[in-house]
Amino acid sequence: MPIQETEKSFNHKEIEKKIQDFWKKNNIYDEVNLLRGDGPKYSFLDGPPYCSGNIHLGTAWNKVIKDTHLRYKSMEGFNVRRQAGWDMHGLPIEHKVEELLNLKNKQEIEEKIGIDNFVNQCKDFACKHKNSMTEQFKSLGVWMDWKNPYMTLDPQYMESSWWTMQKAHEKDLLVNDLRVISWCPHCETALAAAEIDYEDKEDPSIYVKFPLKGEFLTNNSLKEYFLVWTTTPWTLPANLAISVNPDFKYSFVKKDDEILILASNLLETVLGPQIKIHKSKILNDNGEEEILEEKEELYEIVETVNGEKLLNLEYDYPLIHEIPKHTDFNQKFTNVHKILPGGHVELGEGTGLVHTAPGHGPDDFEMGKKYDLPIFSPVDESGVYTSEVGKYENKFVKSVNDLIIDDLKNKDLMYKHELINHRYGVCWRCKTPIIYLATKQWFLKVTEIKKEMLNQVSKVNWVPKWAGSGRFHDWVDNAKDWTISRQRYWGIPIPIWECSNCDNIDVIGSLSELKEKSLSKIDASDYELIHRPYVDSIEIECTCGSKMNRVPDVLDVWMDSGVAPWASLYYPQEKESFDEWYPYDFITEGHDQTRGWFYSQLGSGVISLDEAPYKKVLMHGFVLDEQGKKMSKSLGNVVSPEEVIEKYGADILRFYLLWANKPWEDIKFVWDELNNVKKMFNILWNVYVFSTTYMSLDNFNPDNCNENNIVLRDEDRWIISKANTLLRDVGDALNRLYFHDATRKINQFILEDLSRWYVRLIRGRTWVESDDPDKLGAYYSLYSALISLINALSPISPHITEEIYENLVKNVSNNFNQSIHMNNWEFSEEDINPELEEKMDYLRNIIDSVARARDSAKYKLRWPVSDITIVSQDSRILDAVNDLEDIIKDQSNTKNVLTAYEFEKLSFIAKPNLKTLGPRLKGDMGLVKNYLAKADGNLIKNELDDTGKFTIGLEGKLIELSNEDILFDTELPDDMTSAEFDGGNVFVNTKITPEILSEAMSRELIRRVQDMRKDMDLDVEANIHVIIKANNEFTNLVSSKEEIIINEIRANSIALTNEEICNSNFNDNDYYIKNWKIEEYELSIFIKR
RNA sequence: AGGCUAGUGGCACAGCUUGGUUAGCGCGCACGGCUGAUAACCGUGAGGUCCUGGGUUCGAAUCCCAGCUAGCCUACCA
Repeated sequence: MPIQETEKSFNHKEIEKKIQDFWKKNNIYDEVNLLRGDGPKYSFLDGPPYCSGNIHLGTAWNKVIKDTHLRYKSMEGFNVRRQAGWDMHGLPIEHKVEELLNLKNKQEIEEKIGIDNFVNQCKDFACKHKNSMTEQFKSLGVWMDWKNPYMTLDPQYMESSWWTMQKAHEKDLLVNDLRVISWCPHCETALAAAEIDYEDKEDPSIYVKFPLKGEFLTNNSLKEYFLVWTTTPWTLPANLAISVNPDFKYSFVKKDDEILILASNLLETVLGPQIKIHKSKILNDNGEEEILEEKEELYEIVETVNGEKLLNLEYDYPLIHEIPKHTDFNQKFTNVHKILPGGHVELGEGTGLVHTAPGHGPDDFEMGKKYDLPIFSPVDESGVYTSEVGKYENKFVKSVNDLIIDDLKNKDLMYKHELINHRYGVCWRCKTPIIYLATKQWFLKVTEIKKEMLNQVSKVNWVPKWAGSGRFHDWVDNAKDWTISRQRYWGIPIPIWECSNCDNIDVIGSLSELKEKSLSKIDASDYELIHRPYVDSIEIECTCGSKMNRVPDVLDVWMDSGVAPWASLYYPQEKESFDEWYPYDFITEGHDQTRGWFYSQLGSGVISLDEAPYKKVLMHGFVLDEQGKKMSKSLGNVVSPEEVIEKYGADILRFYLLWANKPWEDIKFVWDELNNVKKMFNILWNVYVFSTTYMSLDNFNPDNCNENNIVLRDEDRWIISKANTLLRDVGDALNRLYFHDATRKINQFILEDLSRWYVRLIRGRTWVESDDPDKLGAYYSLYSALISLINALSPISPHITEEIYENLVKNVSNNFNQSIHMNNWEFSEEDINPELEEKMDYLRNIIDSVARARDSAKYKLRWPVSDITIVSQDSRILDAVNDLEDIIKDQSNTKNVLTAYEFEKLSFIAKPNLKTLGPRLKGDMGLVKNYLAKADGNLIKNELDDTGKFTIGLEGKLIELSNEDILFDTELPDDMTSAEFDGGNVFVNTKITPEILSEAMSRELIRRVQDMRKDMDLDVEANIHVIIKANNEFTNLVSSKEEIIINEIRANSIALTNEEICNSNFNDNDYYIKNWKIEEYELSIFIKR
């Protein structure tokens, strides 16, 4: 089958559907993998998207990057592992299900519908979304192993995470510890740092007076108070001390008959200016107005001491009557209700005296441990006060803020009560403000392996470099121990069994181990067994003889995905594929994953296998809206991938995402820019249509081309060189992950090299009938350039390239792959000719400037000129002109091309330089001026160039002029126009000779006939009969060119006449008739098929 | 508050590593041209405090410091 003529416009919807059906029907993805099965391995690990709903542009970009790189790698010959992954456990899904089932809290989950049911609902939810998201990714043309993805709810996968926990235990990196951690009172679970979002939020900001017990100042009898600032009044019931920085200065300030103690540096911030100036106008003795200033001292600094002096002072706990427990504390612990030294105290905000509640803040907790304060955290899992806080019992902590504020006001212990707007941590999913509680949790001791983690970070190849050396390094460097236990249901159960009798724990590493150790017979499936609630019921025996029960927690979901490197390969249950694919050559995710997946894999990797599981990481950016703001539902600026695919198609979206910016920077999503990309695709399609139009007409088959039947011109060798350079450069860019370089080079090639230049150069040759070797040379080169182009573009935009491949290759060649994506990434180093490419660059500049010159003289390109002269001092440019003279002749429509280092026909006009001569010559100035105006500038210039001076004899005086004294204007001869280009000038001879006029008129005529052919909607190859009616002058001008005209307009016959047409065979209705005016000539053209 | 990254005509980007003529390209805008790829193309023009302020240098969009804005990340704002 020959090459087929193509649809005139690019219909992305139709093509993409057709191609995706083709892939599906013929299992092309599997075929490609089969083809590369013996190739060298390239292992890639997909960062698992969370199955909570729809994909967005960010996830689309993520997958497009992966797909493009991996398609390239496959074409390079690699056997690529590209299993898709899904993150399916965790709180976000629990929340969605809670919402769906209208459940308010954990109690309702456990009692209303039961854990069993709840977990099943979560599973259904996750699977449903996994499926719909898979379809969305497929619609982008993303090729991954969608049939066998890794899923974090898969029992075999989960076993691998148990194995990692066991490894951690073996290395003594697993601890159960009482610590203050961030807690979500809605989800009733611990949260890791990675699960906290920050939002602006309004909170109370109160300054509380803590009465000093006894007195510090001896010289007065006023009551003294420590002034303490807090934004969380609800933590005051757990206040056990006040921290000060011993190095700071603290002042005792007298105000309103009491003494306040606070940091000296913060006096003005907290208390306001010390002095108020009252101004009043009075009349003085002279009757003039005068301003009288009176100073009022608003407070008085009575004493200033070092913080050290305050240490160990005691205060009366303000809520002692409300909370009796504090009396106990005060009696049992020496440091309770005292001033203690704390390095964490700063002067940025507050008063320099810090409320310290060891149960409600990590720093406070450290203080508590250091000074032997009780870790008092009288709040339960749902954020409700326990009975330990007397009056406030059974109330949700945040709701007590106002009550406490009132109580303090009633005791006159509130100095100031305001509101503050600040960033506050909230639960990443339910957005409930977090609270800090002291609880026992399980931790991985990351701080102990941090050094090795940093060592591993430095071994990884990061793109860009700073992602690893800066951002990720800093994050790991600051890492705290990782809280991995969650008091939830839908997740990987923590495989730790605790003895009810002794302290012993057992960490189970696999299902078989559990089955072996279980005291009861297990009849559940692996899936059931490894999930809650079934696994909760399994008891095993302790070495002490007692029963061990599982810790009821589940694992942090970040641990789920963190073990993906080996869990997706079911290691250590299965070892073979692990040996084949681990560690991974490449991963890529957005920069938010610094704290997420990059980190969780590194941590669990060092624990399990003593190394980072990835060798190369691309950290990519985010997709922002047009203004550069984050896309969010609340701002209403979210653009969905479906919307873009609907309007522009997946290929254009893919190209755009890889084109808009560097992959590691953020993309501003601008609709208008998609139009740009669309335009490029239209032009590509146009070139394709142009090619198929002629190639199908001539039944062109590239397989039949050989040295004997085709001739290649310079421009043919040039486009072939360019196309091979393109393949080389794009391949290099895709390999280095510089996708923007690849797309920009392709864009340049399509627009500049192929469409605007090469097609323009060969237009005339395609119009030739018969199997002319010169025409076939153009076809062959155009074909070859197109094939290189679609190969280079295929990893980026896989549909349109497949479509073109179907027609241009599969329809004609005997030797083809079933899909373009099975092709090898091949180019010919031999065909790359940098010298020729450089010469063509010069040529384009020159030809553009000829067009400019003609334009400025209003001399149409359609009219030939007898000669143009290229002037340059650069011999490379002149060589290029001489070598590629024919192209200039053709494109500039000139009979001759001349070259020169200097343009001799240029005449010079000498002018006096008034600046130098004026002062010197004074009155003689006029004489010189007149002389120069009449003189031959060229002679003067020659003289100056030769001798450096020019002497004039005037009225008996000799005046010597030097180079600076004379300025030259240049003047073009008549019938000459010029323009500059980068490296020289062109001079165009516009003199019209009879021969030129004859040609010009012929071409004008041809243009009109072509225009009419198009009006008539004739086929390109259709022949016509033409009659031209014009005056004798015109017919004389064109008659000598009759043969050329006939050929150009595909006429069977042409008749030139100056008379009315009135013979009997003539019928007006047979003809399409149009009247024209060309310059001063009026004519009528008659055309019939 | 700290870290990383970015800031270049109305819009989107290049140039910055290695300082050096007149800061480039595309879109948009204005004007003109072309017309067998034509919903395409070509030419000309207007439009720039290269985020701001300092510094280094003969010379800074480029190097250094400080600040502002945006994105991401982090933080014990008690």
